[in-house]
Amino acid sequence: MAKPARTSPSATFSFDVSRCLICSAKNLNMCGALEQDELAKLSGLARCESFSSGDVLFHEGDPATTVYNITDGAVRLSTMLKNGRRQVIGFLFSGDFIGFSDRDAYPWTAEAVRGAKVCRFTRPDLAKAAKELPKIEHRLLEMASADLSAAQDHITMLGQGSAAEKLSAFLLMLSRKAADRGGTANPVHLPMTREDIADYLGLAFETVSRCFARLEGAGLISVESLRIIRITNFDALAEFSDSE
Amino acid sequence: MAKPARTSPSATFSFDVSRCLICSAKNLNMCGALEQDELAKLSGLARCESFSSGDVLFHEGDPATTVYNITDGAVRLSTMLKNGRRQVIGFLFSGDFIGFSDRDAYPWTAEAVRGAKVCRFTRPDLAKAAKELPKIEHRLLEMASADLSAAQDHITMLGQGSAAEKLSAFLLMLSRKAADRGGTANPVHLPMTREDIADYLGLAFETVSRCFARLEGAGLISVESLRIIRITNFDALAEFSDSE
DNA sequence: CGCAACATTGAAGCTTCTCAATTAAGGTGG
DNA sequence: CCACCTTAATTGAGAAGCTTCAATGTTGCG
Repeated sequence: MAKPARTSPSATFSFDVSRCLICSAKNLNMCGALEQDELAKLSGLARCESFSSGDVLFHEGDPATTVYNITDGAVRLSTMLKNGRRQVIGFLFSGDFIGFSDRDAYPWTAEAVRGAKVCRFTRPDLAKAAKELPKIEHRLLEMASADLSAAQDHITMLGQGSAAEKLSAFLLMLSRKAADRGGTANPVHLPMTREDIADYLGLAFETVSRCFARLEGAGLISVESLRIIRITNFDALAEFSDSE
Repeated sequence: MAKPARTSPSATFSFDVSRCLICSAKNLNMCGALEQDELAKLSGLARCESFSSGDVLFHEGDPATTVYNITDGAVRLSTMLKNGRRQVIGFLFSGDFIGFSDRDAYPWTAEAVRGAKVCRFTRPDLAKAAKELPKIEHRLLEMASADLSAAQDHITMLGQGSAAEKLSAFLLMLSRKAADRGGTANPVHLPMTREDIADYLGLAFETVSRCFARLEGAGLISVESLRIIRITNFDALAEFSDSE
């Protein structure tokens, strides 16, 4: 119990929540969506923490001892490849959950994008809470399921279409995610850099920049500032992105 | 209980296995990896079925009533996009599990690649079995976790490197998966067409063809027949694929 | 044996990447 | 508060790689 749980099948709980998955699910804020009494129990276990731009929550390969729930800001998950290139696996926002796969080490690096606040739980604490509150494990499973859907959407975004189509799909996704967590859907806020977007979409950052210009020229978006994009023609943008 | 379970939180089980995820996990064959007594209970629920090349197990959007475990052959998961292009999400092999996300409809189409045998369960049957056998839900969660890892590997494969690097990574993945399920790692068997591979890697099928030729010319592989590729220099191929 | 689907190969064109220079934004210290 | 410096973003030109279109070759099945 004191020792970090291993992946052996002799775990004491039928479902060890500490083995939860990376979660970027919408509307599943552990600190927000649970009932009052559940929230009370959880908040006793959580420790809040702030990160500023570029700060590392954990590195790829670090022992996966902690589970994070983002309460403000954005976090970038990425892996570095031997050839020096970087693949951004996802962007997580307020309400999203960062856990880990069934491995003992984090499979990617998590860094704050322009500042982030999180509340963190230790694996044993969360496992104990889940034992008392079955709803938690249920929610974690829902999140895992949502993550898988998100990953498959990402695959489709990467595999299909031109650079501009990928970027369109990306903007629409950010817009939808912002709306899902109660924010505003239309002027899309981009906390990440062009290079972050490029590494997410498998493009060069110059290409991302050029595509913003082209989409603006086509009257689909308006680049109001570096980090604020207004979608001026939602339907046309969706039609253009054309994926799914 | 007779009605198909919905995604409401008022489910009768703390964890409804019928809401399991698409599973391409290795070494987690439900019909093979469980204990004898568990296997006995499960086999009573399973109904075996054979599909021949190109047969559709289910279509994208069909109600997700059935869960499949592949016992022989290979299955291709894919989605069609509005622009007519196709994204192959994954290839599943003997021992792999095809379920569904927490949606009521399958999010992709599953088709047999050159023949496949499966054993199928209904969602209610599987939920009932899981109630009696907690190990099953545990295994399903492991599979979901493995699926997420696989999806993230796919993302990296799609986002990074040249066409030849992607193809190298793909060959190494097939080799590893074959070894994982007890097969032979080196002459890699490709049940799928060049076009299937292309749609998996986000390339044109002509590019796949050309890359096979180039990898062969570079002495990394030997194309022994259309569907049998011998890796002649494992280390060099791994070094070249360079991902992760 | 012959047809149909699959695969290879070639050439042209286009998108994206790379390299490079310039401009804009953000943060720090005077 | 402004000047400066650093980082981020834009834009241009050339090169590389991939895709498309087209023709040919191969495999496998009825």
